[in-house]
Amino acid sequence: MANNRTSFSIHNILNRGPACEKNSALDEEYADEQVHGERETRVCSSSSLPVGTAGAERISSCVLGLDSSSSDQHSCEEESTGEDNSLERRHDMDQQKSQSRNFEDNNPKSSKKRSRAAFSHAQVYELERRFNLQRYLSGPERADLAGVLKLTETQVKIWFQNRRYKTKRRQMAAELALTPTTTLAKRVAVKVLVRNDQRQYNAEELPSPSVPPLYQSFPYYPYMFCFQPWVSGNTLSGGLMH
DNA sequence: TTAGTCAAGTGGAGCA
DNA sequence: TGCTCCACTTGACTAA
Repeated sequence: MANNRTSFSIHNILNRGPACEKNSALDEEYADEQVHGERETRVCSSSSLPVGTAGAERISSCVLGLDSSSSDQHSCEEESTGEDNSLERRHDMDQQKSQSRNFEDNNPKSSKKRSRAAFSHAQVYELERRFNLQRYLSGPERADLAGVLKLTETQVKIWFQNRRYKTKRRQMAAELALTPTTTLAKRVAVKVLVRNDQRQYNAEELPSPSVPPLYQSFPYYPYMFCFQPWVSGNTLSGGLMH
């Protein structure tokens, strides 16, 4: 499934360095996302991305400017293999949509619809790369990253917030998947039969032995995980540094 | 049409 | 009081 990755390369966006080093941390993260069925075309495949801080400067030198002319981005992206063309077109469309949405963000009068900015592949890549280095950013670090990525500090802050929560949810889901079902506590509604020494039922209301257990009537309870006492918040918080 | 993803919104808590 | 955090929720968007 991880082999399903498209051949989209950040080098098509960047300055197309020859070497394709592997970012294992990001790879793992993206592989995880692919396992969970996320779109592989919206998030750029990181398997061919350069590692290290030099990548950031190269990104900023080419694509990151959402307010820069789109022709600059095209000049970076158009040197691609044939099999990447459709993906590149999609990426172009993403960029154009992103820019139009950002324009709407800056012109709230133009549309009352809530807009959702779609960050570019390069922006996401750099955010992911930074997230793998550190899960929390200080104020100056956030401002610096926002400047490099041509995003607002709030966008960077919210992205890291959402990213931490996403990671935590995945971790919880993974732990839940590893937990044997026999250990799962089952919440069963129980009818009150006696209250204040008063019988609350009629004899004919009592279930017959042939009645199946209640949980069989509710094979799926989506909010059960909310009541797991065995999931420690500390172990899942990803090393909070409050 | 539906389910999944994601940026942004909301609200409560902690901290200086 | 203002900021940032978490833990969701909302609404736009997309792929199947």
